[in-house]
Parts: sequence; C-alpha cells; structure tokens
Amino acid sequence: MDTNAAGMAEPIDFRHHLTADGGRICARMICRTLDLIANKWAVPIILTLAAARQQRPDRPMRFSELSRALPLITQKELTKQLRSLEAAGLVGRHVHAAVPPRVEYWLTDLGVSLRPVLDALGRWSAENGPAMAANLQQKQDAVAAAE
Amino acid sequence: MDTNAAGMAEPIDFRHHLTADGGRICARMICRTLDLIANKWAVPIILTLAAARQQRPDRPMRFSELSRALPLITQKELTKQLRSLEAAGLVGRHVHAAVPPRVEYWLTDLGVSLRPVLDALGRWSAENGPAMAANLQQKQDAVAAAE
DNA sequence: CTGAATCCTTTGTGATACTG
DNA sequence: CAGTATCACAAAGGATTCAG
Repeated sequence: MDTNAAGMAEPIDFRHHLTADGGRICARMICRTLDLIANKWAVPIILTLAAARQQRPDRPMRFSELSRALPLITQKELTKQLRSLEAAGLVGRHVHAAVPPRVEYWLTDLGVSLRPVLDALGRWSAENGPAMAANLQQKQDAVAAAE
Repeated sequence: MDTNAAGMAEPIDFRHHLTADGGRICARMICRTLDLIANKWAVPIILTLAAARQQRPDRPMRFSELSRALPLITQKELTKQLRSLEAAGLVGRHVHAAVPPRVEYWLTDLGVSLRPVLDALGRWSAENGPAMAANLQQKQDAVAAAE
C-alpha cells in the first residue's frame, strides 16, 4: 500500500540530487567517470603522466618509461588502460614510425583537468582512510569473536 | 641503457605526487577509496541516502524504501553494497526485532563527509562528460571507417 | 519484509609466449 | 620497443528460489 502517514514515501529520483552548493549532479554521470578511473591502474597511470608533464612539459613519456615507473602493471594491462584513457581523450598518443618503435603518451588538458578531482579524493582518503580502516577492523574483530 | 642525456629518466614514484596546493596524495589511498565507491551501485545508494537524510534527518530509510528508490538494483546487490558501506562506516544499520522485520539504513557523518568529493566528481563529469563522449564517438567512427 | 543461498554469465586481471 | 595472442582464474553482477 505504500502509505505515507508519517510523511513522504514517494520514491526518490536518484538521478538528480541537490549538491551542497545548490547545483545538480547526476549519479549516472559520476558512475560513467568512475567506470573510467576505477580500475586497478588508471589512477596510478594518470598521476604518473601528470607528474611527468609537470616536470617536463615539453617531452611526453615513452611506453617503456611508464612501464618502469609502474613496475607492477603488466604490459597487457598498461596497453589496455592507455587505450581506454586515450579513447576518452584523457591521454594523447603518438607513434613514431621508426626502428626501434617509439610510442609516446601524455596527459591531455582534459586529463589534467581531472587532477583537482583526484586531489579531492586523495585528501578525503588521507583524512578518513584511518577511520575507515578502524571501522573495518572492528567489524572483523566482531566476526572473529563470534566464532 | 636508460640514458638520460636529455634529462631525468629515473623512475617516478607513483605513490607520492604533489597536489596542486603543495600537499601530498597517495595513489594507493585513492585506489582504496575507489574500491569502495567504484562499483555499480555504491554512488547511487550514497546519494539516495544523502537525499533522504537531507529531507528528513530524523528518519532513516527502510530497506524496501531504498529498493523502491533504486528500482534496477537487485536485492542481492543492494544488500551486499549496504554491508560493505556499513563495514567502512559510511552507512549505519539498525535492525528492529519485530514482525514483519524492519531494517533501517542511514548515511553516517563519515558518509556525509564524502559528499563534497562526489560533488566534485559530479561537476567534472557534467562539464567534461560531453567532451569525453565526443572523443569516444570519434574513435568509434574511425574504427568503423577502417572496416 | 528482509534478506540468504544457489546457479549462471560477464568482466577484470594476470602469466606467458610470440611478433614486426 | 611496443605491443598482440592465448589461456586461465577470480571477482562482479544478475536471476531465481527459499526462509525466518
């Protein structure tokens, strides 16, 4: 029956929620962005390219440089992530037709524009990561005690 | 040989990059947060709970309310996500021992503190989503034309 | 009403070897 | 050097059924 004697029970439209500053954000849009950057290696890759661009704006990074900077990622994953970031326009790619092959990657302006967002995420994580870890620990302890 | 005649080629430590404001952020921390909120339904759930808390701070949301507000999520996923958010301390949960059962969920203060970050993500997505979509379209067209 | 349990498909990720 | 191809495995997510 869905009665709402105590007040509103109408379904909340999750696609549009007021932001703190009165603007509007859309969960679907956020999720689309998250899909892009929420895999295991996208953020490290973006930050690495960002650092390189900051240190030497003139010269992009070669594939092998990225590979050395991120020693744990496999070539396959690195390639895949770079391709998907390139498709979205966050990363630029240039192939030099030469022997040996030489492919360069750089963070585009669009990619750079994402940095403040990552910074915000990083600050929140730094501030609240410990609290979250403590919470997780508590739950685990509770589970362990129950056994 | 990794020569660096033209300048530094030393591997970049991707764990620490300077932020725009001179602080430090850590890719690992960002990734840990992303692991939490980067699944298909975490953001919609958080925003829904946030909206509810804003509209009626006194009364949490029942499981069935959440389910109605997010019609496309399966019960299994909703339960799983709520549990994981609860474990991290972003969501509170209270079981009323009654028949019929009644379980309430609400966004904790920690959860609320995440909103500015989501807002930043949302704003960036709203601003740059169209550009990204255009880029993706271009690539797809290029692929289609090559066939 | 609020889940838990089960089965199933899709996707993500990694290891390894091979190539222009 | 910068990939591609292949295999394998784990995790995510969905559909359905059952239970207190």
